[in-house]
Amino acid sequence: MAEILRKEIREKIEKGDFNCEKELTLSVISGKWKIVIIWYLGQGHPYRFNELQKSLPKITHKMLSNQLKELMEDGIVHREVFPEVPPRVEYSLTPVGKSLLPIIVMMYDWGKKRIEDLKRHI
Amino acid sequence: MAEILRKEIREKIEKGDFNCEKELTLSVISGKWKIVIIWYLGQGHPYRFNELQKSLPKITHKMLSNQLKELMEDGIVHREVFPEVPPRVEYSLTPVGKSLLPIIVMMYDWGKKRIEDLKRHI
DNA sequence: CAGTATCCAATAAGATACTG
DNA sequence: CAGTATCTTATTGGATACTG
Repeated sequence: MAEILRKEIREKIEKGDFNCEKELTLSVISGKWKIVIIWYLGQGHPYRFNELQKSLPKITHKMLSNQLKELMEDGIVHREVFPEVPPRVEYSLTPVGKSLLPIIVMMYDWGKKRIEDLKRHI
Repeated sequence: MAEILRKEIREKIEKGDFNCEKELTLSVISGKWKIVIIWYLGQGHPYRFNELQKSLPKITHKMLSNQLKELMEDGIVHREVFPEVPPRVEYSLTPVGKSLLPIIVMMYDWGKKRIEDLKRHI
């Protein structure tokens, strides 16, 4: 679903047909791995590609690549290449990406409370 | 993606394997229409099925049905049937659903600012 | 009115192999 | 190391018809 949403929202915005504020936000963070990636990158230090993949044991190479690409397109993630051998590439949050962190923190808190509630009622 | 996420998270929680707080939240609100549905239901009065469908002109019958069902399974939406003819069914937010509203408001605000930024840079 | 069921097209995700 | 490309399967979404 994530990709479709992103396309639709982009088209709406390009057409000047707004009225999709929350959907824009959702389209940016939705995608199985994006909030986790943003969460990691929000820890304060940049990550390399392989480092991220180790942190997300179940993500495939391709998915990590795709999700990062989309996050870059959406202005959330910054990619910096260092001219070394072997090549070093570091990912970090842009200021726009950082401005998403409060929302993710709220999502974390809500989820935590919800899990506690669910445990209590089992 | 939405459905897969929901399944995975449910399994994790059932297994006692948490560590997916934000993903739980995402799994609940993700889905092309869910935040919009929650937004409408958060306006203060309940909605009937057809009323909702009119408010969401592009949603199909089936999708509205599915999304509402999932939201009920996740404890977000309450469904009340009135024994009348023709049948009347009203949807509203549960307290858990209402507790999501601040997150959606933040998403709205973030999206609004982001759209303004994008317009400025075109 | 308020849905469900079915069938089909579009998308997304995984595995694997390949490149600068 | 840091990716992209391709091929295949699984999942989703839309159209349409049907039910209590």
